Amino acid sequence: MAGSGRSEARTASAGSFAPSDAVFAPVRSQTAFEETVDRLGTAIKLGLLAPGSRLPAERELCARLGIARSTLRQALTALSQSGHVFATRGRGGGTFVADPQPPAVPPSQQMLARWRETCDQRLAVELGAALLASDRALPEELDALDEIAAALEQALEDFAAYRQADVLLHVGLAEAAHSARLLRAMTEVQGAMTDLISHIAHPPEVLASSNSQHRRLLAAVREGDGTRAMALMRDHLQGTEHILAGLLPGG
Amino acid sequence: MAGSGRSEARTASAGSFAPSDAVFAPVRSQTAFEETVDRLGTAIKLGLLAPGSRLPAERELCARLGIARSTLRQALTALSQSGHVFATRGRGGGTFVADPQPPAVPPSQQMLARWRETCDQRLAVELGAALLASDRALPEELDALDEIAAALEQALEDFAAYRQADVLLHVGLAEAAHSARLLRAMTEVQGAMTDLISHIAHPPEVLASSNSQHRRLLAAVREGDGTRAMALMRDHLQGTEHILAGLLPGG
DNA sequence: ATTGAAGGGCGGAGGAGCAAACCTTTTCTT
DNA sequence: AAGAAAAGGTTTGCTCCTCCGCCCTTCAAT
Repeated sequence: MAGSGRSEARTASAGSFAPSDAVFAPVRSQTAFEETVDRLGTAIKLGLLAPGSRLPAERELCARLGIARSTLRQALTALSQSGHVFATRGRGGGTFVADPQPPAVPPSQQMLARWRETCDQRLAVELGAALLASDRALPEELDALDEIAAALEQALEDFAAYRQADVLLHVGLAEAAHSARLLRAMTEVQGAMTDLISHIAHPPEVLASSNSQHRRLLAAVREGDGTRAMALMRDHLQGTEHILAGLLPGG
Repeated sequence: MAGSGRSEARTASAGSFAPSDAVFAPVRSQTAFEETVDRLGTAIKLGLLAPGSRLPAERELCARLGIARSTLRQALTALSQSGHVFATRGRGGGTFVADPQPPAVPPSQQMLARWRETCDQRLAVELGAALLASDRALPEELDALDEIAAALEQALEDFAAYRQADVLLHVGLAEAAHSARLLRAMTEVQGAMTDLISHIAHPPEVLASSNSQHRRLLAAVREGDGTRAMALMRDHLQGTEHILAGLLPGG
C-alpha cells in the first residue's frame, strides 16, 4: 500500500495511532429491500417466527416496518422464492412461514473468512446481555428461560432442534436484559452464528456439556451474580470458538 | 400496548415469547450521504481526526469509502457548512479539519430519551474490548495506552481535553482488541456518549477517580487478566451511568 | 349472493446515487 | 516564464430504489 514513507508532518499529539483505516472503511448502506429480507429471513431461520405461523397482513406489516408495501412485497417475493414463506390469497389467507423449512445453504466464503469477527461480536453482545440480565431479569422471564433449558436437554440427538432452542435461550437472555438494541444485536449475531455452525457435526457429549453451562449460567443470573454470569458465559462461548478454530482457516 | 389479549392460536413451542416486536421494528436504512456525514463527523468530534489535519483527496476518499464522488461532496459540503472542515483549492490544497472546532450542539430529545440504551450498548462493547484486549494486546499498544493515561492525568481541569484523551484511550483499547467491528462499534458509541455528556459539568475529583480506574484497568489488561479487566470496566462505566441517572429522566 | 379481508399487479413521481466528463485554482517542475 | 500536475468545484444525464395510489383477484364468512 502506501508507496513511500510520506510522513504526514503533524499528526495527533498523543501517540502514533492510525485509526483512519477504520474511519475511512467502506460505508455499506443496505437498501430497505435487503434489510427487510435479512430481518425476516433471519427471524425465520432462527425459529423466532415458528414454521406454520402467520405473518401480519402486508398492509399492516409494511406500516410496522416503516416501508412501502411494494418494497415489502419485493422482500416477501424473495423469501417466497427461496422457500422460506408461502402466501395464500383470499379472506383468511396471508403469508405463512413454510413448514418444512428449506435446507440451510452453506456459508459464503466471506462469512467463513470473517468468522473470528463474528465470534468477537457475539462475545461482546453475550457478555452485555449476561450482565444486564443479572441485574434486570424478572422472575417470569427466568422461569421461561429455565423451561427452554429443560427443552434443550431433550434435544441432544437432533442438532437442528438443539440449535433452535439454544437460539431461543440466548435471545431470551437478551430480552431479559431489557435493552432493545442488545436484543437486535443478539438476533443478528445469532443469525450469523447459525450460518457458521449449522453445517458442523456436534457430538451429543459436547451438547451435554454445553447444557450444564446453560444451567449454571441461568443460576448465576437468577442470583443476580453478574460477575459469575459473565465468567460462565465466557467459558460457554469459548467452546464454540475452539470448535471453529479447529475447522476453519485463520485460527 | 397490544389491545386485547388476542391469542395467536399456535405459537412457538417453548414458551410464550413475543420477540415479534423486535423482529417487526422499523427498518431505517441510512443513506450513503447520511452515513458518511456521521462517520466523518463523529471521527472529527471525537478527535480521531485531529484539528488541522488533512483528509485524503476527494478522488481517493470516495474510492476508499466506496461511494461516488458527488455523494462524498454532499457530505463534505454539509460538514463544511457546520464548520467541521474547510477546503482550499489548487495543488497542495485539500480538505482540512477545522482548527477551532465549532461548539458542540446540545443533544436532541431523542438522544436524551434513549440514553440508557446507549449506556447498555457501551457496556457490551467495552466489556468485549476489555476482555479481548487482555488476550490480544501487543506490548507497544499497551505502552501507547499508558501514555494516553498519563496525558489524562494532566487534563483534570479542562473537560474538553479530558474527554478527548478519554475517547482515545477507549478507542485504543478497542484497537488493541484487534476486532474491526468492535472498533467501529466503539467509535459509534463513544460518539453518542460524547453527545450525551459533553454538556455536563465534571468536577476534577470525579475525573481523578476515573483516572485511577483507568490505571488499574490497563494494569489488568497488561497482565492478561480479562476477568479483572471486565470487573474494573464495569465499575468504571457505572460512574457515568450514575451521573446521567441523576440528571436525566427515565432513571 | 354479498361483503370484506387478504394477496397480486400495475404505472408514474421523486429522489439518491453513480459515472464521466469539464472548469478553475494553485503550486511545483522544468 | 511555460507547462504539467494536483487539488477542489461544476454540470449533465442516467439508473435504480422507493413511495404512493389505485385497481384486480381470490375466497371465507355472513
